[in-house]
Amino acid sequence: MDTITASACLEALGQPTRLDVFRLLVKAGEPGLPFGDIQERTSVPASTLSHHLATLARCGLVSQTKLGRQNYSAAAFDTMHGLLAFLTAECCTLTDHDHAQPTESARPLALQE
Amino acid sequence: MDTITASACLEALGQPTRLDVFRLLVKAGEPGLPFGDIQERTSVPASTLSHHLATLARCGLVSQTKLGRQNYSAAAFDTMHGLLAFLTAECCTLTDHDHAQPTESARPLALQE
DNA sequence: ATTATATTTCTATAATTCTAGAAGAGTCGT
DNA sequence: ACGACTCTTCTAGAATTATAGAAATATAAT
Repeated sequence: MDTITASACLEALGQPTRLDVFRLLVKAGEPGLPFGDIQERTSVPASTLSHHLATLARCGLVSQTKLGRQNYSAAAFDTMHGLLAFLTAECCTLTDHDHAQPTESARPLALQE
Repeated sequence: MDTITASACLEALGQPTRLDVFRLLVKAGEPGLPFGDIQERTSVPASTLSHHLATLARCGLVSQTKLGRQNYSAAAFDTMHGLLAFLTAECCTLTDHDHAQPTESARPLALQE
């Protein structure tokens, strides 16, 4: 995942309503939830919710599939995994904290480019 | 990490300039970089940069330490790890009791920049 | 004490985002 | 075809955020 996409994903999730919606979709799993269900559970007005879902879809965190007159939104786990990989690689230097056992050759800090 | 903090962290990182600054601080490691160095490397005007650093500090992603007349900013790795833990737990599992590792499948993690 | 250095706060403007009612578009049942 | 249903787009106002010059604060050096 490139920096621009990662930034867009973070921005998308950095909005409380969208984070809530995304977590709801994560819980729901496949095949996602139709718009009406999401609206019912979040009590967000339709037009507002539609915009938030579009934002989540635009950065690839949510996939949308029309089925009849319903539009199912589902969490895109591959994008989410990509985002986590980006954050782990780019924003999480290996420190001897709880995880990431450093190998013998792992350089500790101060990676200059 | 609670949802409100996570949301604030995501919002903070969801701004391109701040993401750049944070990545710079991650690379720099301890004890961080003084304000002037960050400004020099990012070419962001002082007042603008100061606000962005304050935003990163407010949500706990950056710690700031005054040393003489310099103010060192450093990436707070514990907060970043907390954020990753939150995302993994809340936004990355298919079901509540599923602990599948994302990197296990045949998923190519595009890390090229 | 004065001056230089480092950074923040003040202030203001531009730009973007959030919100939501109203209207529109596509779909299904009858 | 018609009406009921599901959702999106239009539109616009409110709120927030980003930007940056200027002034202010704080520390260090001379």
